[in-house]
Amino acid sequence: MAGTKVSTHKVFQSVMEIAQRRGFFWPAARDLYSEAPAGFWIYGPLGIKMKNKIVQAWRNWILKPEGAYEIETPSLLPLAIFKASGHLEHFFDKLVECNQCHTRWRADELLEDKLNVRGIEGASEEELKELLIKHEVRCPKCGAFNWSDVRRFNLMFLTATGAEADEPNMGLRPETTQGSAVEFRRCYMVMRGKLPFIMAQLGHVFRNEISPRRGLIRMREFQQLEVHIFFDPENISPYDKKLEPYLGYKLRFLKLEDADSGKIREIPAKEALESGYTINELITYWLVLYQRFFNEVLGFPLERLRYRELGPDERAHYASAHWDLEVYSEEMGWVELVNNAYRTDYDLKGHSRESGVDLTVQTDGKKVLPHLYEPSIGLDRTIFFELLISYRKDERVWMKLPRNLAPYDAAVFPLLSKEDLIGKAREVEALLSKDFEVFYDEKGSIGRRYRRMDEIGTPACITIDYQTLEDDTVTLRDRDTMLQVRVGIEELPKRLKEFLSGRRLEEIGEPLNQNQ
RNA sequence: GCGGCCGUAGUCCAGCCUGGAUAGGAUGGGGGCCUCCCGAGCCCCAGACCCGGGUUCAAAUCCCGGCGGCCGCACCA
Repeated sequence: MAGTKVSTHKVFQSVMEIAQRRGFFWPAARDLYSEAPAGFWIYGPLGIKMKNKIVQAWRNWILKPEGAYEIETPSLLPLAIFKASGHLEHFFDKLVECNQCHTRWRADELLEDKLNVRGIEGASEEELKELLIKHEVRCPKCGAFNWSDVRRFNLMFLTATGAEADEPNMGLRPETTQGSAVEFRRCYMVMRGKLPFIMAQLGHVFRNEISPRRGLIRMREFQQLEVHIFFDPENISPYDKKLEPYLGYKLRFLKLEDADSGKIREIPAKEALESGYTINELITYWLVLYQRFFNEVLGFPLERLRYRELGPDERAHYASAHWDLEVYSEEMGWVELVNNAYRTDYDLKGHSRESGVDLTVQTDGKKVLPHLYEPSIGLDRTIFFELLISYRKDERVWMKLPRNLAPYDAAVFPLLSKEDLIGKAREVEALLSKDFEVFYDEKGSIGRRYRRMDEIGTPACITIDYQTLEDDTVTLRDRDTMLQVRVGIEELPKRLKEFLSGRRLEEIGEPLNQNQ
């Protein structure tokens, strides 16, 4: 990609360093308690501003136009929900490791294959080990008969409500989806919904990762931006119409068959749909929408984006089709930022079975158990990748963040720390603060203040100089080019807004030619 | 979780091997002086041996454990 070549590891390190030094995010509680476990991060003042802007973009660009109903559900839910969702079964593997080749196996599956029976999963860890030895089960891979102890692999955080509960009866959700599935019926009713019916959640989720690593990429508590589209698979209208303008739009796929070569195919939506690859118009439309969102709104270049198709072995237990929207960086390779799963009626069916409540809805004069398509954004990873992709190092260190996503919209500086300039600068700050995120500073040399703003990606710097005192104009500096134009104070809010929404500096005024 | 390497101010590094007095530098940070536009200069200030145990008269230094980081394997619904 463009920009100075920096060794790959360095960029990751530099971004992490800036993030912690300038206040985007850092490891939670570590400063005071060195034993604080990994995988938990706090967002500092800058990180929160950036996060809020990304969430706002998602609400404005996806939820509102698509008519999604955003809700908020608890993080802690009764285990019955996770029984219905299949998470209990898939989160509590009892694993045994071959001491020779270090391959791990599910102990119950080894025994079921060997003994050709079902229903061993209820056995304890000790019983499983004994059974493995008693029946001389060998490692299917290397043939060794040398097992580790059977260990429980518990990927959900469990706890108990009520003073007297001694067995866990609740768990921290590993995805927000179950909240939407459980509340679907009432939400549909109170909103007088019809299919397709779209719900959305921003929420924290929890996974007890074995080894959290790589900063915000693998966390134990993280945030998802999820959209839950409930629909009748027999009738996906109005998505046939909605997709029409985008039939020529090229989706970027890494198909299962190209997994080895890594060859990305640019497939027009029409072709993806008609070949049956993207199943129906609804799913195709949402694949287009999210690729566009990441490209056009979050600013990831198309060549850095791809939908990687997951094979049957890789897919979640609930998914019949599954693409990861991945983003590429030189440092991290391809990393999944959005999980796009066609969950069919798996979730509603499970909850209907577990609760005994009929979750079918009336549509087109028939009863339908809706299917679910779910694009789920990993918010923390997205924030991290914005920084990673934006990082630049030339004579400056700076962040080429999309202008609308930078923590601060603009900085206001008096050129020198003189009373008359400071007074005027404070006026300008007050004028802009109503509509923008503004940073004010009067300390140190002007160059140093500019560079600090460059480092956190602030797109515009506004400087009050002696000419301001004469004619009420200020300079507006473009982060990317370091060029400046003079703008009258009374039209500054309007001009700044134009600039932030993408207008080039040259279209706002004649660039001054005062820096080299 | 396994193996390898590693852990000193916010950051980067020296000191560790060969134990010894006030742990040194750069950068960053705060304050001030100066300064009419890009990390300038000068002065002042604050700031660290990951945690716990052991050996020793004495531990940043040697040993053990924990926690954390990087790389690889595994895991990643």
